[in-house]
Amino acid sequence: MTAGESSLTDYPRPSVAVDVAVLTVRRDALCVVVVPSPRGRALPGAFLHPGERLADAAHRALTTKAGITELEFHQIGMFDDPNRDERGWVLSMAHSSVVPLTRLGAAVDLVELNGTATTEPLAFDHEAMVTSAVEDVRQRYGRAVDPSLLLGPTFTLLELRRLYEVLYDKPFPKDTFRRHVADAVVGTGATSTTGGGRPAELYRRQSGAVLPEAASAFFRS
Amino acid sequence: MTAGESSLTDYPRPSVAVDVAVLTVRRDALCVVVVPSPRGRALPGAFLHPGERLADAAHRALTTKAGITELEFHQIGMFDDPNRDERGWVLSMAHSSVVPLTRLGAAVDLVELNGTATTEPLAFDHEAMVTSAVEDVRQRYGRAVDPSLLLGPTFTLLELRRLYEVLYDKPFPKDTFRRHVADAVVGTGATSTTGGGRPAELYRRQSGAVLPEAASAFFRS
DNA sequence: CTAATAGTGTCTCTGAGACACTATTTG
DNA sequence: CAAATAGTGTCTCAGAGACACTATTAG
Repeated sequence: MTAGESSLTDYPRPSVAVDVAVLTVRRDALCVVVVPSPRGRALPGAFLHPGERLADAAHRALTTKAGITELEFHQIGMFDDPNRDERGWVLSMAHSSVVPLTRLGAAVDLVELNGTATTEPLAFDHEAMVTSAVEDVRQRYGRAVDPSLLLGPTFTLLELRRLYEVLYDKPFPKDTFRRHVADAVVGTGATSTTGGGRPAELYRRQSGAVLPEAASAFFRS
Repeated sequence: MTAGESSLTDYPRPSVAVDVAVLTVRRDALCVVVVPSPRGRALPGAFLHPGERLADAAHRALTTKAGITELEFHQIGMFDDPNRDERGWVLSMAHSSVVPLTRLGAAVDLVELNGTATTEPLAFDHEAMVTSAVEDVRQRYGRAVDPSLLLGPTFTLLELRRLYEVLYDKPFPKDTFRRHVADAVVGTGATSTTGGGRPAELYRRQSGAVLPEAASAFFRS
């Protein structure tokens, strides 16, 4: 870029940070991980270190701030309002991540969501980041069956449907839901013992399976 | 973010740049605007100035490098390989934009695309940016009828279909195409004089119209 | 008239969505 | 047995896609 422009040292440079909206499901409610900050609860974040990639900084933020390791995230967008941080000029790349509750330490603090919004204010522009993160997760879950492994390696279709109902904040009829995801999962012979009623078969994700376009439209109805 | 971490001045900061893939259509071929650079042809770009927003820097890059004004762009993603620019540590936010050929000065240099790839190499990681830009444009054109106004305020359905065939790099049957976009355009009474055959009616975009999910799937077939 | 292009009636087939039925467990 | 949940046969209706027909111009 910028061929022939001023050299790299001519201008003050911004600090570049990463923030990660880690989403999870607790008691049938979508939640986001928050950490304490001087300005109130905030998403875990970190400044980009020299030579570091954004993904590595995001990883570092999660490890040091929330004790979360080995998880995937996606770029949501750069938040670049020059006044978004009173401490100075700080750009922040927002990331989204999804992780099962069991992978989070018991000490992690969660804020519940209502649809795509948080139920309480967050610091900086982090509420907007969370909203974008939920949209991103919905898109990803519309293309594949639970790609972030919120459920374990195997699951019943009821568990899968309940998960999608939480993520999309709306109910789905069981038979239509089943037929939309049927080609992207494969039944193990095993069954789940739920207690009441006929045991449900356990399914696993079909590797490489992509949900049809219609499934994504169905989830959004 | 980053509450309680080191202060803002502890670390060296990266330079932050913007690059813009300006797409247009010339003689039924999708093209991207390039400018000369020491490393070969590159996308127009600029370094982010203090207090500036990324969108403003992108705007400035287009004005000063390519003489293009008043156009919209979208964030594609941050390219953050520490070694992507030999001059130093430079992050770049890639943007996509679409503009009719008539809005570009005659002096602007274009490189044709073949599908989502350039037909010749570009500097830095700009080829990847172009590919992402085309994907982004396809998504946006799948949600609305020519939202970037590549065609004028009115157009025939043949012109519209030809445009979509260029963008998606595939032919569309005329009747099915028509029915997919029919609810998102509205006929003016006027007709276009093409020369041969029955004159085609001129349509305009229906304000606020959104293409159905099925249309997007159809374009991708 | 023919040639050329625009636009549409209509058929078929797929598949989404809904209803209700069957299947398999516990108590 | 009844109750509860899992899974499916099947009907209906909407609509995508294709074919062919009609419509409107030029020459």
